Amino acid sequence: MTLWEELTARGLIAQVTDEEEIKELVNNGKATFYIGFDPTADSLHVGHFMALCLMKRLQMAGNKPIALLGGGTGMIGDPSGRTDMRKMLTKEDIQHNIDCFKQQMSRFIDFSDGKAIMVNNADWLLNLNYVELLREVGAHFSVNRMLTAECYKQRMERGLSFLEFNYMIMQSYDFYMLYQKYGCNMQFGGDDQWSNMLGGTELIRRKLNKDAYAMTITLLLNSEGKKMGKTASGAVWLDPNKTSPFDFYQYWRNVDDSDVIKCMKLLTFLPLEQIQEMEAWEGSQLNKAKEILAYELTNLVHGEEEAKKAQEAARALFGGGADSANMPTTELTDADFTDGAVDLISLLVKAELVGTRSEGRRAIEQGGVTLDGEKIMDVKYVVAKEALTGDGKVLKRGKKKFNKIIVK
RNA sequence: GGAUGGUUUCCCGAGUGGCCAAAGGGGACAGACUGUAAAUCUGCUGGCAACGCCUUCGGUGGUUCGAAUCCACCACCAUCCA
Repeated sequence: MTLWEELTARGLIAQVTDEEEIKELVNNGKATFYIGFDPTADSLHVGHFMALCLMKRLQMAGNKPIALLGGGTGMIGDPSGRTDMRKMLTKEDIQHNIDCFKQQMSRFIDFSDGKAIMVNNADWLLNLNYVELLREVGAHFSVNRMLTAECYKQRMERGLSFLEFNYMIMQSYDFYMLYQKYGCNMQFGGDDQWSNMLGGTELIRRKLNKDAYAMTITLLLNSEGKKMGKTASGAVWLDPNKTSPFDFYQYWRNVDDSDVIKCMKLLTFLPLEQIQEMEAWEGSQLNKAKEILAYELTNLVHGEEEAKKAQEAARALFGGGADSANMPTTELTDADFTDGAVDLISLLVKAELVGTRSEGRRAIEQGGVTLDGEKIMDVKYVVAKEALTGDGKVLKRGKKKFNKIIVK
C-alpha cells in the first residue's frame, strides 16, 4: 500500500489542490512540505498532534518536513473559524509558547541531521517593510476575492479587524519564503486553513510562476460535528502538567461509540487491517477498542510507562480491582487535621475533586461521594487521621473523578 | 465624527425601582438505567462559619429608605450615515 493510499484509507485527507501531483511527490519522497504552528498556548493539543503524526508518516516515507513556528503570525492571530477576535499575545508569551512547542515537537519528529527543519517565521515577518510588502505582495491579492474566502465568512457578521484580515497574507508570504529558501513545494494544515494555504500557492504562482501544492487534514470532529479534544475546562493538552496522562487516557477511553474507529484511523499508527477488524465490533465489545485507542495514544504522547500506569489505574478503578498503586494521590500532612480528624468536604476540596465547599456539599447530598467504595451522604462526615495512614483511602466523586488520600 | 440600539450569572437570553442570587433554554455536574458509550428520566448549577450572612447584572460616581432596573460620565460592541 502506498503512503497516499494509506492516508486516503484513514480518512486523513480533506482537500487537495492537485491530487495527481501530490500523490506523485508524496509517494516518492520528493516532497518538502511545511506545517505551521501558531504559538497560541504554552502546550500543543490534539489538533497539533494530528498534524505531527502526518508529518511523521511523511517523514518515514522519505519526505522532508519543515515545522514552522509562528513567532510572526502569532503576533497577528488567525481569524479562521473563529467567531471573535483572539486575545492579543504579548511578545514574551509568544516566545515562551514557542519554547514549549519546540520541546514537545522534538519528541515526535526527528530533527537530527537535517531530516527535518524547524523554522520561525518571526525571522522574516518581523522585519518586513510595510510599503515594500504592499507593493511586492499586496498587489497580488484581491480584496474582493479574500472577502469571499470561507475563513472570513463567520467573521463578516461579527466584525473582522484589519489586523486579522492580514493573516492570510502573512501565511501566504511564509509559503513563498519557504519555497525560495528551502524548496518547500507543499503545505499541509488543518482544513480550516484551506483559504490561507491557497493564498500561498497563488502567490508563488504569481511571483515566481511556479507550482506549489496544498493539502488539508480532516478536522477531528465527533459524531455531533463538534471539535474533539476539548473538555469543559479547555483543550486536552499534550503537556502532562496541563493534562495528566491519566486524564488524557480517560478522555480517549470515554469517546462515543460512534467515534472510536474514526479516532483510531486518524490518530494512531495501528495497521489498517487491525482497525478494520475492530470495525466489526459492536456493543460493549467496543469498550475493548476504546481501551486500545486510549492506550495507543497515551503511549504515543506520554510514553509506554505512563500509558501502562494510566491503564492500570483505570482498570483498578472501574474493573473493581484493588490495586490503587497508580492512582493520582493527594498527600495530607498534620496541618490538614484538626483534633486528629478532617471533615469530608475539606477532603474533597484538598483532593481537588470539587472547586468549592458548596460544590462538595452538593456532591455528598446527591450521593456522589464514596470513600473506599462506601457511599457517604452525611455532609458532616468526619474522617479520622488513623483511617488514612498506611495505604490510605480512595475518595471518589461521581463515577470518574477520584483520588487516593494518604497521610504523609 | 454623527444617529440609534446594546453590554445580565459558564453560554444564549428574560428582567425597566422593593416579591432578584435574578425566569426560560443550553451546557456542566450528580443520581437512576447501562458498557467508564449513547438515549431517557430525576436532581442540581455564585460563595460562606448556611433557617442567616456576603459578593454579582460593562466601569466609575450619583439619586433613593431601597438600584440589574433611574441619572451622569467613561469603555467596549453592533447597525446606519459621513
